[in-house]
Amino acid sequence: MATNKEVEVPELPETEFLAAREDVVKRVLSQQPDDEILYDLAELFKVFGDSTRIKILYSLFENELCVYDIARLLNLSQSSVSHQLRILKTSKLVKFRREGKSIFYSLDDEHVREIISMGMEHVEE
Amino acid sequence: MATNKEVEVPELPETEFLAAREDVVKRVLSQQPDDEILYDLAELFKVFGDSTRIKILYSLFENELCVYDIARLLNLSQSSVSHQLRILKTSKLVKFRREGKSIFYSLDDEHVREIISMGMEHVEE
DNA sequence: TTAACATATGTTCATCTGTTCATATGTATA
DNA sequence: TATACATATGAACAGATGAACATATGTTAA
Repeated sequence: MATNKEVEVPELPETEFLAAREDVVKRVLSQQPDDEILYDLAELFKVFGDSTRIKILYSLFENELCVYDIARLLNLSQSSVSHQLRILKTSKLVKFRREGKSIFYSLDDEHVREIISMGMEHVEE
Repeated sequence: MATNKEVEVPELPETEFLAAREDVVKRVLSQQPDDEILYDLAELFKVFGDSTRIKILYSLFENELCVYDIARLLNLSQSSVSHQLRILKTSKLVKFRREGKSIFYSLDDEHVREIISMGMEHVEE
């Protein structure tokens, strides 16, 4: 779906650069994914960039939970949890199933665990 | 450095939960890293959560570049690039070396590439 | 159908964030 | 040392964001 632009690389005159040689300029420009993709990527990380959402994702690391229990476990308001779950849902980071009055959320994707784990490694130094 | 809290898990009465069984509650609480770690983790992802910074990081994926050339390549102002590089520097995502009047930035860490690549996989579906 | 419960949504508000513009700092060269 | 150049920093402002509160929606059971 996402395609890097491999064909039409804008030809900036090399002389305008300070140090970068022509091959480097070309490489960077051709490797750079489309702006739209980069925007989406930033949007994705933005979702991970809130400690409430991180806590929610972590609580779902190895089990599904309903909204009420997430709120209870993490000492958050129901409203706040629900709002954040909506964002996580929109980003396809969590999925859900209904069971009676409750709705159980779980991680949608193995990527979620991988991304968080990778971040953890960096944070833990 | 970062340690999960394995010892003192607050004992919430199970009856207050809706659906989660006691073992699940205990597991979640014992797995959840310290708040401080989770906060740092969110802070890290927040840094990735801006398309300007993502673009800058991508431009440094396979080569070092000086500030002026980054700005030129990405069509950004020098000031903006410099401000963002400072944030990336603070988060230990980029390192730099001086060469005459120019300062060359590069990715600090293999984690950076891995985190971005992982995010890309999710975005690309 | 009504009441109670679980979750979702809309709105408001204080706070945070990124950009721009102006200026400062640091470096090399004439 | 004076000047130009490369980068960094400070201040101000507009736009984004998360929390809280009130309320709506959807589900079950009486």
